[in-house]
Amino acid sequence: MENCQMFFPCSSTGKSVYPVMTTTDYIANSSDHVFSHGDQSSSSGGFLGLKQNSGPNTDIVKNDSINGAFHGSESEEKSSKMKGEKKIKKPRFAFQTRSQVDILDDGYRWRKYGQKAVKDNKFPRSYYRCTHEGCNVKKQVQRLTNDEGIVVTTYEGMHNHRIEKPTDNFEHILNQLQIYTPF
DNA sequence: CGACTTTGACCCGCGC
DNA sequence: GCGCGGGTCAAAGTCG
Repeated sequence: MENCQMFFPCSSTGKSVYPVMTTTDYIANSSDHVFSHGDQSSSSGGFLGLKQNSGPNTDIVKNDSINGAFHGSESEEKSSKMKGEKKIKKPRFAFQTRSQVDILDDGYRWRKYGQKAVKDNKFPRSYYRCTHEGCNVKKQVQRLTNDEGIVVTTYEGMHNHRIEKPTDNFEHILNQLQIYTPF
């Protein structure tokens, strides 16, 4: 796979990359925050619908599962060698995009470190880690079975560095994401 | 040659 | 305890 670098902003390539809201519950089961968009407004540029003045269709869903209500597969610092240490749970943020490609170029550099088949999903889930030194951010990318046009991206952790390859509006989006994080 | 992907193995938590 | 599923590791392969 090449370094596809054109998915953001949405309009440049004719690919429809914009958020949709479909199976929010699906995400809610596995993540803490869900960012999605209420409607497929055909316009471009508003990636998650996270425009500054969020209109009525702009839903930034913030799950209440934060702070202790993590279920099942919540993220934890299980660096496999931290025996006695406390598990640190990082908040995760999931959002859906309608895209023909799986890898959204958000401006950071990611290294794929795993791929797993997921139960009840014909598409595999891919695991990526930020390659920036000292940055532990991970993300998972998965395509929905019932709508293969939708890619669910789950971010885990926050970057401790600047975006490396700024795209038009993703940095702004990230800034907004930080607003909704507890730290 | 460095950066990255692929992929099977391994580990761990959870439900039964 | 066992099996399953999710997440990670790491060696090998690929690519520019």
